[in-house]
Amino acid sequence: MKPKLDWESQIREKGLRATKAAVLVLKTLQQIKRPLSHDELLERLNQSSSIDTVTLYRVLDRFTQTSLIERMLGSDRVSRYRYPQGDHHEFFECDSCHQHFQLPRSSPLPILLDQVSHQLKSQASGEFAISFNVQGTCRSCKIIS
Amino acid sequence: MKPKLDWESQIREKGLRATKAAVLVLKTLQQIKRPLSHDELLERLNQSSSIDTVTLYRVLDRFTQTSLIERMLGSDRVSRYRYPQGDHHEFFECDSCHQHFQLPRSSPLPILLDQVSHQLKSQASGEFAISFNVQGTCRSCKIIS
DNA sequence: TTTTTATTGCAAGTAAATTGCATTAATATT
DNA sequence: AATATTAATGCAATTTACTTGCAATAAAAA
Repeated sequence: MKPKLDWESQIREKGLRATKAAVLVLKTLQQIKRPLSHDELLERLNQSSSIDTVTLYRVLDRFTQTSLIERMLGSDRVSRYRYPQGDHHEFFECDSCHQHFQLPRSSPLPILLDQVSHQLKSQASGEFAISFNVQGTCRSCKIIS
Repeated sequence: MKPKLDWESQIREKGLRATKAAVLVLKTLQQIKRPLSHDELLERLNQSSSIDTVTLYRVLDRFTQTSLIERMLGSDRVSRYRYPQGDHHEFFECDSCHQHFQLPRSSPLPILLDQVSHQLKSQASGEFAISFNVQGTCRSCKIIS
């Protein structure tokens, strides 16, 4: 069992520089289970530190390129990022507010999706990635409408 | 068995007006199995007729709102539209050129995905939609790189 | 410390899609 | 068939998420 690396080392392991911005982004994303958009992240970061919009875009880009974080595109054409915590997870996107929610691993959906994912990978030829989009209306949006 | 309606009637059935642009868009999409982006569609349309960019955006919007056509967002943040022909289909998106290809219904993926889709809908509570994204590199892009 | 080179921050630029509004043309009404 | 109603068009202008160029800065290597 490899001991879990601190943020700086995780970044450097990917051949990147452990700058103030980079460390802060990783630290923040690790604390949150829900995928955050560039803007949500920026707002959160600028409460303590001050980091440029473009810099954030570039940090997120480098992190996704090196698979330090995961990117998911919402149906609002906005990218959201999350630090992959532990096991494979599926998300639910609200059609109205476009927030992404982690589906509890115990619910039927992730379990089934997991199974398929495995089956597919063994049966199909060639390299490819499969992801699942589950969409609907979240509780708070349902109340409003 | 309802007889298949002509384009004009299909449009009017949804409470929309069967304008020149609307008919042309529907006619074109029905001929093509591959989802087309706004730009691809515009180019194709402007070979014969001449239709405004904004008008096309609005026609596509109305058609998706009324479920006359289906919208899918590529990882390039570009929407693509298709007329749903017959049975449920899954698509493959090329990471490089972002073209969408219909996965043959006989291949293992659509069959499995279909099964899951059914299982999920019966097991889960609430209303939601599930779609699958299969990504990879298409043949022609693989050759180039 | 000094050198090298990735990263930053600002301004400016893209590209897909949207909005406002006066005009036009489908459809409904008479 | 003529008129009234209202959805749809087309042009210009705007929005928005994201990208690029480039000089300045700060990590990491020497």
